[in-house]
Amino acid sequence: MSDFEKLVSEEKGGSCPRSYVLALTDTLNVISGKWKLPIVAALLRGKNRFKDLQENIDKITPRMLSKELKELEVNGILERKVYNQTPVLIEYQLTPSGKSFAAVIDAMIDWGLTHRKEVFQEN
Amino acid sequence: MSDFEKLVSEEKGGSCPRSYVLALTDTLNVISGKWKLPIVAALLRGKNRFKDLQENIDKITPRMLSKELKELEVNGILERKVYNQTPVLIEYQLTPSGKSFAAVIDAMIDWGLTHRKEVFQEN
DNA sequence: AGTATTACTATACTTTTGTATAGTGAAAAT
DNA sequence: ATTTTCACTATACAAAAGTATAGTAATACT
Repeated sequence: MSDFEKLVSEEKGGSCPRSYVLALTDTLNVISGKWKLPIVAALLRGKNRFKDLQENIDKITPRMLSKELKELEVNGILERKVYNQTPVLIEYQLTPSGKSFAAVIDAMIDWGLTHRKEVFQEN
Repeated sequence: MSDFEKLVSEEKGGSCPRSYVLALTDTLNVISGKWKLPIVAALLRGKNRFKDLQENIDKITPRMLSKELKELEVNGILERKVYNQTPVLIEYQLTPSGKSFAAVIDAMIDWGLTHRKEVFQEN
């Protein structure tokens, strides 16, 4: 149980259903950290190989790319596919869930655009 | 074509909807860190005073609460209102933007719920 | 035989983020 | 007069996250 989960589940009145807390935690696992969103974005652009991703995501080190890909795989956002050709080909592909994450990013962009408009109108 | 599709269709070094990147960054500023979402959630539940927030957000220290409230204020998510009564009353209130952030949280929960369903169907 | 490419891993380090603990000042309550 | 409450701030520290740099193993290329 993560800290965030504990926090919200201990709210007074228990008005927040546990399933919502889990859902929110899952979403935060795709967002949190410096590199996960850029990686998901690159995968949506059809960059599927390690080298490809490394070249397309500015300044990412192989250590971080490897680490984040593993986490995204564990969380069911992508699949690592090994094609036993010579030379061996490894591809990272978004799962259906991974692809549908674009909807969350859309909501984020929409809010951000409206927010900026409101902030600049006020001043 | 969704906002995010436009965002990610950008090639490295090519033209890019800069406003989308800013919008996404603004949104991440409300999400990132351990305490911001719990604080926004508590404010949405009508907890407006420092003490109130501290009691309703499990294990938060006054240092973190103060720090995060300041950041959320700077980012236009909430307003700090000082009522010059005796004793002085200080209230933190979500701005219209802050309130509308609930839409992003909804999108996050929606994705998370669907994601969980898909992950458990697969296994 | 020697170099290049792909897909990483290992180790050490720095930076950022969060925690623990104590203290402040103003006013109100006892 | 002393304690309590509110709304914080200060300092030191620990943990987490991210960076820098080098190295590995398998194969392919020349």
